[in-house]
Amino acid sequence: MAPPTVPAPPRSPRSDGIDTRARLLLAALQRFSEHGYAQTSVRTIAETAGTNVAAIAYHFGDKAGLYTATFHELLGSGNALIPHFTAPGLDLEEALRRYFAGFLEPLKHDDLVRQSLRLHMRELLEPTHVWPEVIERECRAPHLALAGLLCQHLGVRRMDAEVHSLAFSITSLVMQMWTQRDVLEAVAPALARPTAVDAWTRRLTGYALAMVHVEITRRQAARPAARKKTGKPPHEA
Amino acid sequence: MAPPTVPAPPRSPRSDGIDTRARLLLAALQRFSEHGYAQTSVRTIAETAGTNVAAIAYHFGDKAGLYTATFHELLGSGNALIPHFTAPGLDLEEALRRYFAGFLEPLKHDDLVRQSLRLHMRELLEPTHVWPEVIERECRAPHLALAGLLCQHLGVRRMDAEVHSLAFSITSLVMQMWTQRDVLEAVAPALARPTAVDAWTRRLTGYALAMVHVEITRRQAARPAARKKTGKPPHEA
DNA sequence: CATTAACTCAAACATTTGTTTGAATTAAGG
DNA sequence: CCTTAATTCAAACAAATGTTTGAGTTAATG
Repeated sequence: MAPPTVPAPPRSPRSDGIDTRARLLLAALQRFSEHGYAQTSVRTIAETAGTNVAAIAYHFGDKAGLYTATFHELLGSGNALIPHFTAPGLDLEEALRRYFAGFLEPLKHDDLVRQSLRLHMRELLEPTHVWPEVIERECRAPHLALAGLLCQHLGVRRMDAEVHSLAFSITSLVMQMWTQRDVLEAVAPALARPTAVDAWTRRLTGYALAMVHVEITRRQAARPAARKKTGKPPHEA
Repeated sequence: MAPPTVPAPPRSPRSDGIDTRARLLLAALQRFSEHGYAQTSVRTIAETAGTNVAAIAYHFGDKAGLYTATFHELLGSGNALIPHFTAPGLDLEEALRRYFAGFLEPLKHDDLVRQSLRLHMRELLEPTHVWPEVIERECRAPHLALAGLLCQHLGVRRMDAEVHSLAFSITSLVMQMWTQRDVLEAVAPALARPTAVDAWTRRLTGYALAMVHVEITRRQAARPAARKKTGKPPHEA
């Protein structure tokens, strides 16, 4: 007995330990992402991992510990994508394309990555104890990065309500693909398949670009002084 | 004892019965909308309603019965809004404005209506046994109505993938306001207040209008024959 | 007033849940 | 080989949950 304070000691006196631990993490990710935290029992996880509940207590302390471990050891952080679409020298269209491509790409793979992001989304809708950290790293940071990018291309310094609204609305185009997948399946099944991801990226980039130009036009109309930006009409890719 | 098959007999031999029933429905709506179906216990509901668990069994049979009753007796159907934005003679901008105004208006009221729609949204993300009906009445029907409207203004007969994508993306602008409210609260609190709803309606209408024009332009480019539609540039309200 | 049915309640029941326990098993170190 | 620590397991425990029970209360009806 005696669950150790540090679950991974330096030496490896036995080889089956890490196997069980890894299998538990994978099983937890699968179950949690599919049914949520509260509706997933530790017995089910242990059964899926081919072990029993005591192993969870041994390796992770309790259910909450297993959940946080799943989040921190298995899931790629969403703000890792930030430098990819905020790279300097990108024009607006290319930046937006990278934005959507980065966030939609996991939809192609029907595996661990997909479950990971699904768990992230779930956290936003059914908050648990890791919610504050998720909000900061997966929501606030990407949102501010996108808003900053928009500010840059809009030629404004302060992030006002309009910029926030625009960034939030662009983000919603990504969110829908993750949260409303079942609805999409019921409404237009062909568009819910992994093969449709690239087409979605193209379309959403066009939509987002048009939304930004709405804001550009609005700002030009509101401040009829000099100030000329790109001004080209919203074209599709 | 003896829970009646029909919970509301024609005559009313006692006056406190319907009170308890109504109070249970309201308490259930509040609890279910806030914490979800699985994470709400019947004891909590009964306590909130000022009665005890047996009253739930008596009036609704079981927890599932209470949930379905909450859905069917308390919640206004989402497809009741359809005729409002599909009224004949509306131009595209006015139709979209009505669409967003209709779906965002409940956000102003911090009461029963708000909880109702929150429960609807929750059903999409954490499905229960009423999911199929919700999908049909609250998702498929409004989506097809919107897609039909778009077809009409795009001048196309068949609902192809592009039209579905467009309708789905416009819907996502509404969805975000319901599902991502906590995120918005953390990122731009001022935009999460009920007083910001009208501004949101204005902005989202502009965004959606621009997205539609992206599709109009794309179709014109794809079919360079005759075909001229509205063609005006996307302006903000 | 007596009867009846509607309605409410506290308590008990059965199941599921997260957690703990103590013995059994395995592999490394001396 | 023996000791020791790491690891796994079946079983038990305690709390919470949905449901049922049977008695008690209230109001309409004859």
